[in-house]
Amino acid sequence: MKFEPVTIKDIGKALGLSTSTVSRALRGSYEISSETKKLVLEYAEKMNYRPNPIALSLKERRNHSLGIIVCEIANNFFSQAINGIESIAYNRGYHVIISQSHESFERETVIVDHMASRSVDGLLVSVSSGTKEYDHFKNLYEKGLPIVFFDRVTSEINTHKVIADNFKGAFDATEHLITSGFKRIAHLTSAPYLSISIERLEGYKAALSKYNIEFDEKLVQYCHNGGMIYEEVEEAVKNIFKHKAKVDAIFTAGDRITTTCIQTLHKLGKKIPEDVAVIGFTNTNLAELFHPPLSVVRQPAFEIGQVATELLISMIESKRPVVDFETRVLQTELVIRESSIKTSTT
Amino acid sequence: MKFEPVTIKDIGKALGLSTSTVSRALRGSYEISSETKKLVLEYAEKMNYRPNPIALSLKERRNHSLGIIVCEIANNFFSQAINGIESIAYNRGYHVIISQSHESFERETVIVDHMASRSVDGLLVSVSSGTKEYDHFKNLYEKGLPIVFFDRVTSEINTHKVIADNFKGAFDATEHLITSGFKRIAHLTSAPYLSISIERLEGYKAALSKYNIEFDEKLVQYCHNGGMIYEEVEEAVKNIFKHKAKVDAIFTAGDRITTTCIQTLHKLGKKIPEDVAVIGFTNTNLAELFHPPLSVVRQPAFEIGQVATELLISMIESKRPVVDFETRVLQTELVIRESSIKTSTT
DNA sequence: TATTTTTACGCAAACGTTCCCGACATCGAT
DNA sequence: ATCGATGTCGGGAACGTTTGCGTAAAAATA
Repeated sequence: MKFEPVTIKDIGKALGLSTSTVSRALRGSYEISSETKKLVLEYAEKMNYRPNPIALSLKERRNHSLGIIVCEIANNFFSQAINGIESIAYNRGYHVIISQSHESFERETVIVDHMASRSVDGLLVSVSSGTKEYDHFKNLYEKGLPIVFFDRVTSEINTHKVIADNFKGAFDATEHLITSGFKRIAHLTSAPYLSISIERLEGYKAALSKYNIEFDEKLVQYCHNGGMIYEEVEEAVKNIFKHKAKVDAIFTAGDRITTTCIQTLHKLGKKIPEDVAVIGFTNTNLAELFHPPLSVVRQPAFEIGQVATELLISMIESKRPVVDFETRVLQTELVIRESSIKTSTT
Repeated sequence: MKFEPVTIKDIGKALGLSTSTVSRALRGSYEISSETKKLVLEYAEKMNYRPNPIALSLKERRNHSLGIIVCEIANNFFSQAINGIESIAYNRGYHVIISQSHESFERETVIVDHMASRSVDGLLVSVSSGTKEYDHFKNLYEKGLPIVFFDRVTSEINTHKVIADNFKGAFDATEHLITSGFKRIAHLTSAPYLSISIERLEGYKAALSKYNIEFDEKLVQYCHNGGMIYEEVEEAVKNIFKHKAKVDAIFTAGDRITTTCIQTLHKLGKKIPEDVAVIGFTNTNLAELFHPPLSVVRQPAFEIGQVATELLISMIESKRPVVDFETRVLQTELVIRESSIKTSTT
């Protein structure tokens, strides 16, 4: 009991017409008489004919589908970005295919290969934290597969990129901590070679420098799995407190890292902000429900997804090869809540 | 500059062999000499040959891909369930395609059609809150497309289903509120015709009944969009407090509904649990960070995804039509925290 | 009426693959 | 030397669609 949709051939047979005539009638070609067209159209409607997209893909070598590769969807930033992507793709006639790399380089390469061979028309990518080289993207990109990077990007491939202003977001957060009176500010971030980590670290450093606070390498802790694994975050947090200088604030860079850091602090019995203040990059909409309400750097995730998709579709639909690439930088939003406010009693 | 992968035909031409021979050599057919096989295999490896999955789909009418339809991925339950689905699908050789209905019936029908015509081998579905009739599924299902429902299921289609024990989960939560001393317990739930809503409402009623508390229709509020829209939840919460009898606890049924309800309570200035206690279905792992820490009914989302996928793949790979269908019911977990504990001062 | 143009349609190739069937060598057995 | 068996391989159809080209009949023109 196989699933057998009606084909153009079936229609032709039923109506005593050739497949080419039916095909042309369906697309309203001028060289088909109006009676025949009407006949075909009505019969097709009646039989609920749907063109087989697979056959079309085979023939036209395109799909009207976009591949999305992110580390994980259980991440507020990415699920919001995906909604932005869908909102554009959907009414431009594109379908999206989502895959998760789970921060694994191997998995990412498999996914990329799979998507390419399934003829997605283009790729929207935020690279995994395990990715240190980009040949799997480069090969396909050079063969003509359009790719737009967002969030976690790479300078190794010259294409459109869409990111938040990570430098400024980090700068603002750190400056806020400093002007609130915190002195020893640790920085908890993702894998060190990721673009977001580098940019946010620079913003953090710049803010310290502006206020003549010496940068201390040991106050920076990296989560090489992007915060996916609880243990790595817990260890990083513990490392921060091992430091002889008493840390009084933490700036976290990353959705999962921020929330997991707070979980760890709870577990360690650290009071926020009395023992340690926290502000971090996260797009959770539950931050105000936390105890205490969490100060955050919020990224315009939805918009980032939208812009990236528009750029990708423009690449796909461009007749001539695109040579002028841009990197769009969208602004972050600093939301101050209690977790980063110095308590008056101290 | 189109993206042109190497085909079996290219190999044949380069090696002076027919496509059939190359095809057979690649699959290691016994009727090809070992030298030819070696020749072909080595050349294919060198040229990085990858079979074109689209051509295979066209020919074999299958894909090795599973379609997932959920209302939204920015929902802890579903993102966890998807991870469960992927964990099984991935090492059974299936690829997954995720689409969001955004709780819209129209969108759901479009997605279903699209997935079916793209020849997914089967569907994993949690229906949208806007879905009141199931013809779009039924048509395909009767034509032989395997479908497994999870979470939000329907009795109208006789197939495998995987759900949490919603009745018991709701019963336990409600009973817990009662035995903690709460008297007027409201119930905030999703669209009324959804299976999850019905089952959870029954559990709620049963617990009330066990303790001889009269069921009051007006204490039940429905969010017809499943809690996706902030305003509908806010209105529902306000309605609860309009009731003359003073509500002292709320049992919420649904991930988004629970979190949004708490946001609304904050906004309304209601203290939890002093003014109103809260316990709800949600799979967020941030519940303990809330103020106060939130009591929850947690569903085994990951496992539900796994089981549903195993059942679906068994249907797909079954030689004979499957006639024996089962509904797997997995147990929920009650996690008591402060949001549902009566304060001693009261 | 003879010729050209138009109208309306069919044939067949192509996209990449698999697989049924047939073809041809080689070889051992008769 | 002939025969059947065996081992290797190619031809071609099929999956569903589009499209260039060819062509018959009908209409328009001379």
